[in-house]
Amino acid sequence: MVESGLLNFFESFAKKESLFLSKKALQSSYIPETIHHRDEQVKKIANVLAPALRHDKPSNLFIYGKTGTGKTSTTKYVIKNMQYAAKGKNIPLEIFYLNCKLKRTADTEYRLMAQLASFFGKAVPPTGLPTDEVYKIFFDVVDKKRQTVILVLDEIDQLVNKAGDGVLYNLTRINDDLSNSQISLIGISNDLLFVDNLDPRVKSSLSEEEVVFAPYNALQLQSILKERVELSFKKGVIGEGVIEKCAAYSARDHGDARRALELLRVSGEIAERNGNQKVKIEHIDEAEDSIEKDRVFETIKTQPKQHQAALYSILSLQSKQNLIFTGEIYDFYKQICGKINLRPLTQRRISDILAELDVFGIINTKVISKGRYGRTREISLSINKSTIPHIKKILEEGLDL
DNA sequence: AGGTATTCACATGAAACTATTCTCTGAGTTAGG
DNA sequence: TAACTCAGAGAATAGTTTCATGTGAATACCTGT
Repeated sequence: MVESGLLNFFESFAKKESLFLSKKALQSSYIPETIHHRDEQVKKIANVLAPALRHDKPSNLFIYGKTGTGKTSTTKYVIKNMQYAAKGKNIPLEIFYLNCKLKRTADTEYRLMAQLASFFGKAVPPTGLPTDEVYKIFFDVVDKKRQTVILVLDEIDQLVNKAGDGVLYNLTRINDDLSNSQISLIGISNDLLFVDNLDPRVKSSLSEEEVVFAPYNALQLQSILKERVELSFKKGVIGEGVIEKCAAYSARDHGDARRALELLRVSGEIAERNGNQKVKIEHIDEAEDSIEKDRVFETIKTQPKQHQAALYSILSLQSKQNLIFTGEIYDFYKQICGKINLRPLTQRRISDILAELDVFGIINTKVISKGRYGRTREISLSINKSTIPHIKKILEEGLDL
């Protein structure tokens, strides 16, 4: 017995023409053939790194700029070309790109060194060894032959604020001990103030050279979008003013190209799902809404139970009063824990959890003083009111309330 | 009235602890010669 | 005697707890007018 409604759906779905050619060029990992509006930066990075092709040590380089300004793409682009050039001339050059933010990859000193060692073919167990042992393994394998190594550490601020700047200090000094090889560092960060909190020695050696990526303006975003549209959408699918609006949206908050592309992709998907032949401006609004919602639902779903319980407390209290304080949440939270048989954490910890939820953009917290009545966090929800029931349901499922 | 001191209810920091996952080492055991 | 097994020591890490210290302004308390 086949459900005819569903069958119809699948049939018409298959018949429906896709608006996309390929979504590859809309993904943030895509590296275009030519990088637009970043000539200056490309030139500068290339200039700094070029000595490697003559077996001289390139200066360390520090790159910063907000998210979605093309730091990573541009860097990868230069690297790719360099590797190609080096290969052609048989120059011993190794370039590694590492994203320090990826959990369980390179976010601690141990894991960073382990990753590096494994790049050189020495697998290191994920735990169990002393850190200096791993360091030594890396050192030995690098120094085995004469070569220039360039290390690109993306989101280097994440590494430092988890593991401290000792790692960088060691890495910048490693050249003194290496006899055959030489290592240069490229640090990429989207936190402009990040270098200021660094050990001065690390700071000066890491930022021998600097490159800054300014946000794209609306016009630049438009031209980037146009190029990607050619590659990813079928001809004539994009309606009047769509690109302009996407660009304007993203230029408004710090010129984030990644967001602009995502917006465009989701708009396309929505149009396609609705059976439209063209992507229209209305779809963009819908897309923005849906991206935001998905983000929130996703983060909430993946939170640990304790966080969910805390958030549930906030939602419950929020229906009664607009502003909530830490103490109230903690009391409510303890009740919930009793109900669902969860070991309650200390208030100290809940305080941190609230701060974390704030960072996720699920709640807004502000530390205020109520004078005689103490100091506390003033908490309000930063999510759309209409989604609250849905979120509550998600939480109730997660906590089996 | 104006100025100072208190006080509250947490925030914020640092260190220590716990549980888990994993390696390495060396003692004890087993099996084959 | 070589190979194997297995428990125990030692690491890294995430998530907490414990302990200690910090803090901003509404109130309480003075003080001199």
